[in-house]
Amino acid sequence: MLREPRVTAADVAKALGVSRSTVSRAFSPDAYVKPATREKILKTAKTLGYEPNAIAQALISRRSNIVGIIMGDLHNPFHATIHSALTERLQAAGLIPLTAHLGPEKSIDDAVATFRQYQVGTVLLTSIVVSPDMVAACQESGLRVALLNRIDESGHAASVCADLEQGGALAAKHLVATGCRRIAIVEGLAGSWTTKARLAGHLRGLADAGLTPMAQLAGDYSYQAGVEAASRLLSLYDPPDGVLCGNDLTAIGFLEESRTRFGIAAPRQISVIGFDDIPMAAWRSFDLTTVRLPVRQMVDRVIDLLTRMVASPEEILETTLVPCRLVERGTTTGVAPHTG
Amino acid sequence: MLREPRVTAADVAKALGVSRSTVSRAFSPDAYVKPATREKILKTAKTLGYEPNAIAQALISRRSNIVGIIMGDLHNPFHATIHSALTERLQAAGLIPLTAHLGPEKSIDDAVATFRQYQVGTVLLTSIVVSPDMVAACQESGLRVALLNRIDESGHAASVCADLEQGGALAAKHLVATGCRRIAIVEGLAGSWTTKARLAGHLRGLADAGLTPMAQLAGDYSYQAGVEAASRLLSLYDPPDGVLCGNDLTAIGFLEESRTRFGIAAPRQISVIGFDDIPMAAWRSFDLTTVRLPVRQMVDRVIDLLTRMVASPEEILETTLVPCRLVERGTTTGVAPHTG
DNA sequence: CTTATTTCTGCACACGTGTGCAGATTATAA
DNA sequence: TTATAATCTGCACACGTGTGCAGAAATAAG
Repeated sequence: MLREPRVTAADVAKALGVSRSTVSRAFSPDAYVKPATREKILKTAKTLGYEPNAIAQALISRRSNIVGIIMGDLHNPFHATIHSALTERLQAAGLIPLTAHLGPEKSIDDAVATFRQYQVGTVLLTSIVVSPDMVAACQESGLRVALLNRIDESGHAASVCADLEQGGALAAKHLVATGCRRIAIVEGLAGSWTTKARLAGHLRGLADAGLTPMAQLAGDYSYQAGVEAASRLLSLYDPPDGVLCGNDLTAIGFLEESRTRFGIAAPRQISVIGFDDIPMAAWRSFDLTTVRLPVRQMVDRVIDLLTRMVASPEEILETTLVPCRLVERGTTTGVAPHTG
Repeated sequence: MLREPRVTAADVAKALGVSRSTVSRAFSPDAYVKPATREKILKTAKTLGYEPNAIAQALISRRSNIVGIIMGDLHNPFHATIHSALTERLQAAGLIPLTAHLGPEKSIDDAVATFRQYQVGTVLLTSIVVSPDMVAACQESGLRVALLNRIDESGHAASVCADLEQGGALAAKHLVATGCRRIAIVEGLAGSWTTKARLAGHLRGLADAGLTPMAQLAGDYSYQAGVEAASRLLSLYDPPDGVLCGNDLTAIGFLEESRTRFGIAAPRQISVIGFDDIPMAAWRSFDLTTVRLPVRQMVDRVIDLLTRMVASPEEILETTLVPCRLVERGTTTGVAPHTG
């Protein structure tokens, strides 16, 4: 309640009869301070409730531990999961997230401006379609850029991704292995890297079995896209016997429409595979076979990356791919029994 | 790419032959500066790409436009919606969100320490169970506390909430109006204000019709809680004809279990109402009647509140309630026709 | 003991801004 | 024109920290 004045390094110094610089040095691990002195200082600091003022540190050192996070909307549950895991573990690593949402109105320049004002040096882009312009806009302002589950096709930014191409192939091969031959693809949002990678994987998986998709529909990763895809595909004279969806939301939309409007149920009459493994995929009504992205690992990796980027003065340009795995549930006729 | 040195107020001053103080004053709306001079300064600033350094401002003025956000997990889609809307509109209001997640390990003290280090003066608690201790912990560190969709029962914090009690009553009355008489309640997480308020509303709604619940089950707002509730309630010799659920996730779990394990479908054999109106409630398989929380208004209100709290030196202690409304879908036998 | 070397500490400046104070300028009144 | 008030601007200090530099203290070598 009472807003006591902040305890500063000077207070600690006075209490011990040392200089303020020594106190400051006691808090930077690789500075010359007599071990005994450092210990004494840290102890007194704790007693007095002193902690270095991060704002002053940022001002003098011209950088901060704040990491900018640029993201789109969280309505896709998968993005919510990522965001949740990310900010949680970010804190544990001593980094602080400053989140900027990119809405229809909000351009990236506003976010970049805010970041610069707060001495943010490193920025993470996720849950949005990343254009080369965005990366360029950030970098022109001196921000270091990292991407999560995205790749900058111009190769100017470091990133950590799930191996969506591999995951896509996994899904396609599974459909083929369970006997599907007329396979349709319902794509994600056009133009995004995630869409291209998943699609490439789907196509490769089919090609490996000598197949080509009987249809490729554009989508946008939404529930509605799945509904519309089902509406079109199942009205065909010769409908597909298997569908590869861009993500789980779309797959669920597809399942719903096929069941309620066409009376077609998975997996007896059609097989459906999603992507992401959102919590709803496991709900009884859907029991959706899908490709699980290794969220935990991705987040760990990207935090490691960010930590290094914040600390090191050099540019880091590396891409880490983490493999996906198939989660077999009830919308495909699995050969193997349903384990766990 | 090139990390050009920051443009400072001194640069702008030199370019125009005025003093740095004048430049500073040009950027604070109610300071004495000749209008013509101010205009000239702002124009030159824009040309040179100058913007005040927020870090230096925070250091000197001992406060920042950063608002601390303390939240729990985002796995409940409703929380994701809130978070999304919140941070998006926060930016538009010139406030910057610094998010701290409270995990099982992470105590509130860590978050508070981080906030203090970054001169955060105001903190918003949401999506977590708020205990009086938490509010106290924040306030002892000199943080101002606001709550979103929560109420501090000790009355020490301002808050903006949906009127959950009214919403709960709305739901109960609707069930009664559609003919239900044996009504069960599946509660949310014990101990939280939201649970108490919803429950109070449910009970009042029933009491107004001279009814009492035939059962009250503890829950935790999860899908699984709904599954378990159905499993117990529908095994009874005389099962309920209507169920009031703590939220949509639980309601959906209830629907799933009743349909798949008991072959009982809503609304023919049982009526079910949720709470929150998450996107999944509108999915075909569920088509869930629910109580919609006015997210947009709540967020607008809380941002207005935060803006005032950041600006004003005085303590603000006000509680704003925003009414909920019923969204009638297919899990209750509405009297009125289903109007889109 | 003297000298060279290492380890430690304090001084003083820097980071980029807000703002009280007093002097300078302009407008208004006499 | 002069006196008074109102408006504007510059100086200088403050915010709390990191760090180069040089001197002090401790240690090692001769």
